[in-house]
Amino acid sequence: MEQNEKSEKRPTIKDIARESGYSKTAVSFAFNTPSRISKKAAEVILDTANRLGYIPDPMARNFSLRRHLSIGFLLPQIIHYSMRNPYTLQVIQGIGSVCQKYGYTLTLIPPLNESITDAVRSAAVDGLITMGMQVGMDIVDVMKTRKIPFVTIDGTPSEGMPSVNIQDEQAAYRIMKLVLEQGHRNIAIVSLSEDAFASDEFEASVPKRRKRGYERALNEYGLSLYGEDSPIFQVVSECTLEDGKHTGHLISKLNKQPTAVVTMSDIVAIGCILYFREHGIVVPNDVSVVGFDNIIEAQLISPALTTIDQPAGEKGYLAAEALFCMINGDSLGSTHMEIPFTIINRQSLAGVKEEI
Amino acid sequence: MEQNEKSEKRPTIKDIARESGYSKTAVSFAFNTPSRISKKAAEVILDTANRLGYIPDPMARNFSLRRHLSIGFLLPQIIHYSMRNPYTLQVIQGIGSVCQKYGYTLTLIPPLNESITDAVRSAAVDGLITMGMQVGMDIVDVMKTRKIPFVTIDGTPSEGMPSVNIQDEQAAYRIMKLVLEQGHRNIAIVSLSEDAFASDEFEASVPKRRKRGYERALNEYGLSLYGEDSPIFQVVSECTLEDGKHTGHLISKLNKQPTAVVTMSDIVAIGCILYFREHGIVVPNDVSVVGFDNIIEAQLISPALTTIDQPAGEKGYLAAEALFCMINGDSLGSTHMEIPFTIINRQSLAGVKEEI
DNA sequence: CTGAAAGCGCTTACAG
DNA sequence: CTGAAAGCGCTTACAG
Repeated sequence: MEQNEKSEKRPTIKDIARESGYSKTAVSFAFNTPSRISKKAAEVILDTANRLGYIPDPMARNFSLRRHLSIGFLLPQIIHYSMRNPYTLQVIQGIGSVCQKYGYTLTLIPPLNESITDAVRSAAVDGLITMGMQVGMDIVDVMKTRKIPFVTIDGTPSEGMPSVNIQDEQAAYRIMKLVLEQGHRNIAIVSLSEDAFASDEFEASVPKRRKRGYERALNEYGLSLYGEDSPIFQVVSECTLEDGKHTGHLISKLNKQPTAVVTMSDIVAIGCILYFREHGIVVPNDVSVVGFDNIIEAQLISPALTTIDQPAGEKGYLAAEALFCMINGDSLGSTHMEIPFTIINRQSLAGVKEEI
Repeated sequence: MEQNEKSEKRPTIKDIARESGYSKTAVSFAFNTPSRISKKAAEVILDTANRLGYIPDPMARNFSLRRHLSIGFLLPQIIHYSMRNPYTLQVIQGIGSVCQKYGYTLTLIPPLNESITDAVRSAAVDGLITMGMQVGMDIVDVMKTRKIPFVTIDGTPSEGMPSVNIQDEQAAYRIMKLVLEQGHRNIAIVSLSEDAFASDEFEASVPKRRKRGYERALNEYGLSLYGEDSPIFQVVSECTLEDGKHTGHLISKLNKQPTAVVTMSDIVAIGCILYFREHGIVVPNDVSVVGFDNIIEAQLISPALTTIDQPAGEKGYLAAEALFCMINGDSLGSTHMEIPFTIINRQSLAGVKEEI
């Protein structure tokens, strides 16, 4: 691999053709379908290619072949947070295994580099996996007019938008019911903030579906989510450990202390627990805390977290498999996939203590 | 955005030109440098584009512009492991912040889809960040003949290969010395396995540099790494929690129990500690354990881990900044960056007990 | 088995 | 301000 001749520029297929005495067609065949040329031709061509340090330009190749061998994952948070969010990380693991299986790379598309819509417009990928999408969002429009295959995780199932979900409403209902059964009536609900690209006009986001589940359970116990006299305190937290701690702080300063904190995310729940621990508030004796997701850390923290197990890795896996089906033109078995969740009963939730 | 006409195929610049009555040049300008055409032209063109659902093809654009707006990160382990490796994750965080700053995406390139060399050959990125590279590896050759900018983290600094490192030999020396000062003489050294693309012929890999540091400290105490009578037990572990546990198991079965376990990775050290804890072996009373990296978990586990702090996020950050310099044709300040490390003294290392 | 030529969908000097 | 045309580096019917 001598760097003779034009040492600055990469040699092209044309150079190899000239140098080897064969045509560009032959050179291309040598690299892609050697069976279509003579053994000798292939040998000579590969040899000169080697000698001149020729490697087919991936960009030109992709352009000509109309594919990238990469799928994109639209991060729900900036990279820094995403890489610290065990749930997201698990989703990526699932997606990643499928990518490896198909020999694809995984392009991480961070939100908020200028406009996330622009990023989606110009993403050089064969398909996209997104989180929390809903029909009507700008991004969804862009993906549709680009005619690029995509599937969304934790989005709102709708026509023409394959999705992977658990039954969020039902899961939230079940865990709130569990809390109520333990006698809790003063409850703090910690919602998740909407994704970067969502907005309030979207009625069926995951946080909203979960809140509806909470509400249904509360109503069964004659409690209301809203109103002056509601014993339910509501607050929103970013999905980070830091904001979870901050939320713990906030709750601890409440006039009327809740006996249970119901969160939409383990990472936030753990943040609360850490704050409480640092300030002498004992979980679950002083206050119960429940989470959502069942990340690995949920069983490591003490007290171990009562939570909803949702198989994040499997979500990623299923979404990616579906995406590859679409990319390869195969028909999907089902476009709206639903994975079962499980309630995980551990130690962070206890019965409320009798007053007096 | 009616989907009239050829509803199957995406419209191209040609369609918009025809439909709007302007030239392809004008259409291109409308999207890229609207200042070069009249206001009216821009308006009409953008309008028709919108009406026909036209979005410039990113692939064609990239090909024409000769850039991707994405940099690649060659994962040192398969995605599944990488997403569970706090050190790698921190490196990605650092890289990611820089990507966002420049409006680039981050392409994760997993090893072992067929051949990793092929992946590097065909990666559609503007630059690459790699880990553990050494001159002489196939991958390095490929990157060089592709003339694609790259920088390597934890590799072997050499001419023409920008790198980011800590002083691994010195760090290993220091922590081993600390162990020896505590009176330990029966020591188990847990090395890291070489990266997927490395091989034994490479003499200056990170594991080897660290081992040399250990050796230097041991020699000062009259101990030898090798030989029948050496009190030093050596074993290799994958950089995963599971294999760390397995290594703990292995060590616990040793004929002559070491009083200290010196590992090259916190994740492995923590694996050992977890195994020991589950089997009634008390750290550091029964055996001391030290790590390397100072991942966040190192301070959460009990006993907290004595380890080497190396700023992984900063490694990623510096590597990415250097890469963007190269991509933009700016000259690098220095090609071999070295970041300081720190010894973190916590509770997992204690003095050896007198054996009477 | 081999090669001339069209095509992939953009960008951008260049001339008007 | 506008457009015809060349070019980016490949792939692939198609004809021989």
